[in-house]
Amino acid sequence: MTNPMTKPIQKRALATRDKLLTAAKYLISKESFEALRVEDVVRAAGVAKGTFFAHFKDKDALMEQIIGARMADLIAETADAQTPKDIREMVERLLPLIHFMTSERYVFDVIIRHSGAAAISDIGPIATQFDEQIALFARWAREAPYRPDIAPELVGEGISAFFIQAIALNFCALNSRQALESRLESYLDAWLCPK
Amino acid sequence: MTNPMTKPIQKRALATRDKLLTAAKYLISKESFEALRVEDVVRAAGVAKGTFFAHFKDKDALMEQIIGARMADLIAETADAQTPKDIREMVERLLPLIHFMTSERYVFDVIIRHSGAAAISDIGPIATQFDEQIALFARWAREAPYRPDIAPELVGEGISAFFIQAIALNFCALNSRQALESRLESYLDAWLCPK
DNA sequence: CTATGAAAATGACCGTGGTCAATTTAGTCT
DNA sequence: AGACTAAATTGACCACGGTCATTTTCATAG
Repeated sequence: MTNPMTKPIQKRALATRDKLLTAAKYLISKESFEALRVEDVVRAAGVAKGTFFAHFKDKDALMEQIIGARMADLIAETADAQTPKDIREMVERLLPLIHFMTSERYVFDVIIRHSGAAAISDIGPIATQFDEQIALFARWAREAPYRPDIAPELVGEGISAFFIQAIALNFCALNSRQALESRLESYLDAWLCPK
Repeated sequence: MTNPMTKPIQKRALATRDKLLTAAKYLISKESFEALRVEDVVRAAGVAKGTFFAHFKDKDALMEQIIGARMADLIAETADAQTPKDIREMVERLLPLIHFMTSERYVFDVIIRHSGAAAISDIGPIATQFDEQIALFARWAREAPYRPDIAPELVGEGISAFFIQAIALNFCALNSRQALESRLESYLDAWLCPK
């Protein structure tokens, strides 16, 4: 063995895991997150059902990987863009992320369920992305600067809280996308620019 | 028929519904919300499985009724008490509600999932309780008064958002109850008393 | 009282997530 | 190469939420 400290994982296993992820992503793109069935995934991947659960604790864990990865992309893009110069622009920056998080009720539920890490030893990709998100918001707050009276980290947590709240209320049928944006804008205005 | 506008619901049906609710509450008190099984409920209630689903759209709908009712009690108690005179006292008032909402991960998930009404025509008990909660917070804000620069309703929505955020982060293993309270306190301080 | 139609209740059945003892395969030692 | 061990895979099986055609019960009319 080249490295005695490495726990032995055969490349066959990595390939299988990859087949499962690829099959799942394909099926999701064809249908939706909500409609994904484990049996369909294993059939498309050409493996037995038990194999799925040898690679993912449960269906939710697969979802967390895929949704977390997509959030990571969106947040990275958002972070690459210039720091928003006002609140309207800040909301604009968040639109891609909002679009994904509201694309399906199911997606939002999975995200919320994993937003607080389940256990310290087991911080999943979605919880990680929330940390990233808060850090990004904190950076925005530091550069503007909004709310110099409190720590940028705290400002970031507040933005995150209002971000979630705005999206959650959006799933009420009478609230449209437009309502979401303007609501988020007034939340952030009240949070970031108290008179 | 005494009242031609009343859709006929036999009292037998109301009794059955009551048996189901009573059985469910009993089983929950013996075990937990998470451990509740529909089959156990119908066995305890002495009815067939199909009957359950004639009375509740799905298991979630039953949970919403029971959890919503308990929230209503807690919020009513909270509303009866005097308006908190500072933020520390405000957090103190919220402790019973926090205690229930953090009693089980499953309970919090159900609450979040129903906090934004699913459809305007179908506002469930939990969504109703959130409205009540926000209205109560708005009353507190109006009486103090906190944040005279913005509408009390908006202040209430903010308190609600931070309330949720504090609880969600609490499910991270390294954050204890004490951490929850002090975190909520600093959130509310930053929200209600900007310098 | 009996007939009738609608409300309520029934339970066999199904879909889907998840388990696990048994089997196959990959890497290693002699 | 053959033997040996542990990782990886398999698929029959189970648990549990949810469905629906059929049956039972109730209320009312004649």
